[in-house]
Amino acid sequence: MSITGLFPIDKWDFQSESILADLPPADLEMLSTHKTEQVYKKGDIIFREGAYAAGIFFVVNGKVKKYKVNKEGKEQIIYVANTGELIGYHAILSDDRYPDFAAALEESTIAFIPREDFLKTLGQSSLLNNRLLKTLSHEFTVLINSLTMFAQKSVRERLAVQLIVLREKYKMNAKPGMPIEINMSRDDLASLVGTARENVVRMLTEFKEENILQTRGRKILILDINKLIRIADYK
Amino acid sequence: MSITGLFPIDKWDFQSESILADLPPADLEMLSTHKTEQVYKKGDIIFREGAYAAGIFFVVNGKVKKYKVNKEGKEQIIYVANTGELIGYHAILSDDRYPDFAAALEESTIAFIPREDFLKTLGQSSLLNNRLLKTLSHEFTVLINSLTMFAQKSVRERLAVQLIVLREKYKMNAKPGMPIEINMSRDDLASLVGTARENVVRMLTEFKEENILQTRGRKILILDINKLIRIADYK
DNA sequence: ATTTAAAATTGATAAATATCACTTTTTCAA
DNA sequence: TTGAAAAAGTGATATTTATCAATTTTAAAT
Repeated sequence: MSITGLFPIDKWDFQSESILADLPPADLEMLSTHKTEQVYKKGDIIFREGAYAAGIFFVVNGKVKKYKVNKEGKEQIIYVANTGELIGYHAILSDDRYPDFAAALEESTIAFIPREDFLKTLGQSSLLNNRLLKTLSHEFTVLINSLTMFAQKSVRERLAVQLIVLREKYKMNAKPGMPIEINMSRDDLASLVGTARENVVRMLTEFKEENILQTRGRKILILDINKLIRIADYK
Repeated sequence: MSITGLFPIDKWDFQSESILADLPPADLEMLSTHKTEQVYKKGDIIFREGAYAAGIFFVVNGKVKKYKVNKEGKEQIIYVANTGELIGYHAILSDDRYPDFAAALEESTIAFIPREDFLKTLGQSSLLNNRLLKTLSHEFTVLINSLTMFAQKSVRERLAVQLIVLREKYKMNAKPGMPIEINMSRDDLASLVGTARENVVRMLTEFKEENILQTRGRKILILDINKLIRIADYK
């Protein structure tokens, strides 16, 4: 794998590095002091861009889209957070305003940790500090890959990349031994890829004709991941 | 200014938050223990993507492009670092491989700080720790704005944005009272905007016809920054 | 100042992507 | 189970962007 090649495959199936996993019980306890849990229905907004960042959120179960909205109301999905991931911490660490929107992609259980508890724990745990530095640096790497993808790859290639990434995320939803189905609206998929819904639909039809995937209602089942990888990887 | 509006102007003229400024003398001294300085000529490569991250770099004077290179050899500039900025620290904090290339855009003086000194100082300075957390979070915000720009804005709009940003960076080069000239090859400008050189040239011609800017050789002088802001801001 | 190689520019054309108007399918609540 | 409403899909066309093949201009070295 060429060092200069855009996106070696291991950079696609990025999962946010685990920030809280295996943190000492004392740290976790301090974080949890005022923790509350809430169930968000599909489409419910968790936080809004520009809102005061009252705290951070932990995805106990479900999937969350992080996105920006432009002047015309068009969404751009930046990232899909999965079960086990922490969101909203950038705001607390920089200017106390969320830099984007977050909304549930499916019914999700989300825990809320007030900013004070997060900051207090951060002040006492050098491990949490190091985890955050590492995660943020890793996110940077992932984001510049994404950026380059948007700047240089075609819609077809970007769709291939996102399908590969989404398949990884939906693995968790699939019962063991059962096929992995991606369940996402064409609008959200288009927003993730950065194109219009119609284009996504047309390319999915192409992929179907090439026996790369099949659909069941709005659900997508990848049949030939290697073909998809080749499309994503090459011009 | 709408909260949901893409890129309020203060997010464009982003300068990396100062990481080292006003750090206690003891910290700066520890960082400088094995510091070395080197002059890079225009085009010289400072580090390569994938290379072992032996340390971090401080731009004492000059301008540095950070970029990715795809399989076909096409460059994508991610960011232009200016005098006073630190680069290469993401690698040290995550996986010890530089995530992109860095090369001098003009003759530049660059200081090198070995990774051990950086890590040692980081271990002893909670201020440096906090600065890094804040900077990384801020970079995240800037990058998701960039990402959304690439995904949703036209070449014309992106060029307008980049000219505004570059003008800020070249302010430093201009003698007080003298006009601010952007001095960048059309290829680099195209790579920054994410398009072909020919398109950049054509759009610059348009901007000239609209009295937004003028050129002197390859140098660009912005005449009407407000028009540029309007183009960058609206569809 | 002159040469010359590199960079910039221009025009024509091809390819990719967006948009619009419409039909069909799916989902979900009554 | 069925009937809207929402979402998905399709085809035609417009617009944007990329590519190719030149020519002209600029900058650097002699």
